[in-house]
Amino acid sequence: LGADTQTTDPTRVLRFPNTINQKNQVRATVDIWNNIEYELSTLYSYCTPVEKIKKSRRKKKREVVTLPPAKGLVDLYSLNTKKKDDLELLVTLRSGQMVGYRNTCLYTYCFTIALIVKEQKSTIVFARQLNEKFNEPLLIKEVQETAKSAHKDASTFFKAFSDNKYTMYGLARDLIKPEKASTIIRKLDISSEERQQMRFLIDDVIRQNRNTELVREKRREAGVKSRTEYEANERAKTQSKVDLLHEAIETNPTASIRKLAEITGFSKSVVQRLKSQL
DNA sequence: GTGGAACGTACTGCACTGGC
DNA sequence: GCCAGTGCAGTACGTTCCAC
Repeated sequence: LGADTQTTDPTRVLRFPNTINQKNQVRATVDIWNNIEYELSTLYSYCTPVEKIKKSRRKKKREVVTLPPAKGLVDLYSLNTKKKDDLELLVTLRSGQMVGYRNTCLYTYCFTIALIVKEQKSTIVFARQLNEKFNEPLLIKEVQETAKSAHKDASTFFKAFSDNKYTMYGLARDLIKPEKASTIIRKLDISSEERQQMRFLIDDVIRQNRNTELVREKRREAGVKSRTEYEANERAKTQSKVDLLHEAIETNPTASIRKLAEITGFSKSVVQRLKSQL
């Protein structure tokens, strides 16, 4: 956003929009904006990792110790952010034509949002924003009720999740949990073309293909040659042996395979095979 | 002794799977 | 998402056996 990327002091990370960074003359811009207002305490509750200021005996130096957040919590935030983006993308891809899926979509969206922003008020704001993207929006009252219900369910889940040390194992069966990608795909009839553009709402085949592509990229980065290149190299090696054998035969036209093996230094079986390629 | 075929093995890249 | 394990396919090689 135009802020100084070298800044590591937490109190100087934020740069206000439209202000100019005197260091590099870059104007701070805004990529995302909404009208939600947050309490400082609320913002602090979103922050992960949690920071704890360690007081030093010396007045001037105060050390900031960063405590790593629970992995389960990080995963939850990460997955919910992707899920939220995918649901918004779905509405965009369908040009707002969500009749028949509006309530399901809105509830899932609100449940997801509630796990990110925590506050009921903010959840309702997000819900209304999504609803406005529908070609045939639901009534405001209906949106508010759905958002409140989803927020309540999400809060109950988060409390249990938190008490369970941020793991899903061992949670009560009747507890309403975040829906799996496959469930949302089924409920909202998300097509394979739509899934191709998603990050979270994807099926096993897409996940597998993306993983395969990722692993392949890593192999290339590690300097591993592609199968085609590898095989071409092997064939080139063989061809040079064939050439060597060809020369040996021209010099010794009557030599047997065993004799040619002695001359070239190849084994008998290698000469045998190379000869068939001449 | 010779040429050739069959078999097992090694190496490599790759795709896929399951556990964490 | 990461990683280890597994199996497959392509290529090459060595050993063994057999017919001539």
